[in-house]
Amino acid sequence: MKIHNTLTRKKEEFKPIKKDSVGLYTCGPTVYNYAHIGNLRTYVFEDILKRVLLYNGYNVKHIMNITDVGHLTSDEDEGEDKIDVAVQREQKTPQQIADFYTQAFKEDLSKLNILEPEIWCKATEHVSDMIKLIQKIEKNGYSYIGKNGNVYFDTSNFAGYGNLANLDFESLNTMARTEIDKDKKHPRDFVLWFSIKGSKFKGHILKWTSPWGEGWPGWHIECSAMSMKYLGEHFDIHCGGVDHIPIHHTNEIAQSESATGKKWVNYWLHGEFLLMKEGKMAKSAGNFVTLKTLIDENYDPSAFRYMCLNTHYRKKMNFAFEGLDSAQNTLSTLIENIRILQEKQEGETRQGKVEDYKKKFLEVINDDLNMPKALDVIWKLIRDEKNISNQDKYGMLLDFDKVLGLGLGGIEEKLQIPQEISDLIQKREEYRKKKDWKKADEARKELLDKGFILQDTSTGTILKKNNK
RNA sequence: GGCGUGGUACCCAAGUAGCAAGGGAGCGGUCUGCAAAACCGUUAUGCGUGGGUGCAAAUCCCACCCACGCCUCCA
Repeated sequence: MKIHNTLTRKKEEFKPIKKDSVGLYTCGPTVYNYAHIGNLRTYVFEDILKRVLLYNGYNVKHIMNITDVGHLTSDEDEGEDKIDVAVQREQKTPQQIADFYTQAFKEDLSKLNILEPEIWCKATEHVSDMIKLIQKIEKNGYSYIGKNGNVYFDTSNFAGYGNLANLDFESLNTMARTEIDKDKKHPRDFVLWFSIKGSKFKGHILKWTSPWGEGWPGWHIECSAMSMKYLGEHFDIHCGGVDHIPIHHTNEIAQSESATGKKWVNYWLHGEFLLMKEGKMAKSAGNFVTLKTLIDENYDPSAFRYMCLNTHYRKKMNFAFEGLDSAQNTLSTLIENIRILQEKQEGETRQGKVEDYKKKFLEVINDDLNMPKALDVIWKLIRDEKNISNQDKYGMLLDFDKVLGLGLGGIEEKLQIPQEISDLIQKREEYRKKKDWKKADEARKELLDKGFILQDTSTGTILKKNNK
């Protein structure tokens, strides 16, 4: 399979370090608030990557972190810790905040049919690993301590700093909007360990003792420490959002490789942003949409997933409710087709045709996860009247859904039918037999008022929940 | 100011040189007591604008216009 590597800005053939298994690290959430659908788009992309790897037969060891400390709103030791902000806002302990939003995050993933990582790791439970890593960096001469007591990473000492992002430091920061931390030797240096001693932010609740005094770890160090702990000092794939390329991932590489003295990650994959009409999604712009917002508007979370699949992960995706309506309609049609295929197992399959579709599907998903094309393949398959039996179509669609993750298997049993509703359906059937269309239609109308849609199809009468 | 991405039908969106995917919406039809669903047909001589290269351009080159992102924390 081919994937686009940010390191080289090219599509490359994927070659794992070990023959059949893949180490995958994906940057997880900072758990101080709900995830918005822009965040979730990235997790959907990473899920697709993981599913494609699995579909290709690899064992995937997937690690995702939970950032529950040390993530300041600015890197310059003048911002606020996001967890602390939530603590003030909600009058809870840091632990309660982190637990609550971690739970909410996991529920979102589950609703979007995103596979859970093999290992979840919390920053607060790995501070000692981070300290050990900082000590290695220190020993190798890549750090210094500022007057404020913070431990900084010395970027000028690390050859190739910024290669991931193609950064040009001569022209960088000419329009920097933040004040430069005076304790840094160079503006692009970053904090490995925040010391409480010289910090303007003495109120920080979470703190640990360290060789550099009391304090807390910088944000970037957690991903380096935890990924290496679980995947080794050299592993296959690291993912995140594009925004992480110039700062977070650039710094992670510098820290990790200066600690171990060797190459850290082979492939970097980055998911593009979801944009609203007003631009990037941000609370300050008042366009913060969560999965719950969508569910409250009666959208199926899978419709959002379908929408994500319909745009390639390296393209900016425009989110609008009209687009989500479109995805929701598409998904209904898709599910209806699956239902019909399941009930009408007929038709004949011409030799080799199943293999053709499977080959085509594999080819497009292995071409840098081209899911829009994969959807093209499944629609062509559904509408192929001549070559494939319903049974084979059904089987293939469920197989392809291992990658798409739209939950196409097991779609029926969801609906719970109250007694009153089934009585009404029964009554309508009797009217229909007597050809009393007026009363039958009244019954159908009554069902609609109670939130159920009744449809007479060629395979019998079916009941659906009315979502709109 | 620097760097980068993109502009394809009414909407979303593939396609990076060889006849413009797919989905939604609309319109026409088939089926059905009706409705709905489903299915079939249909909707870009055209790919932001203007030049250029080439047998051939949405695709490569140049210029311009527009939108967005990054250079602050960020998916």
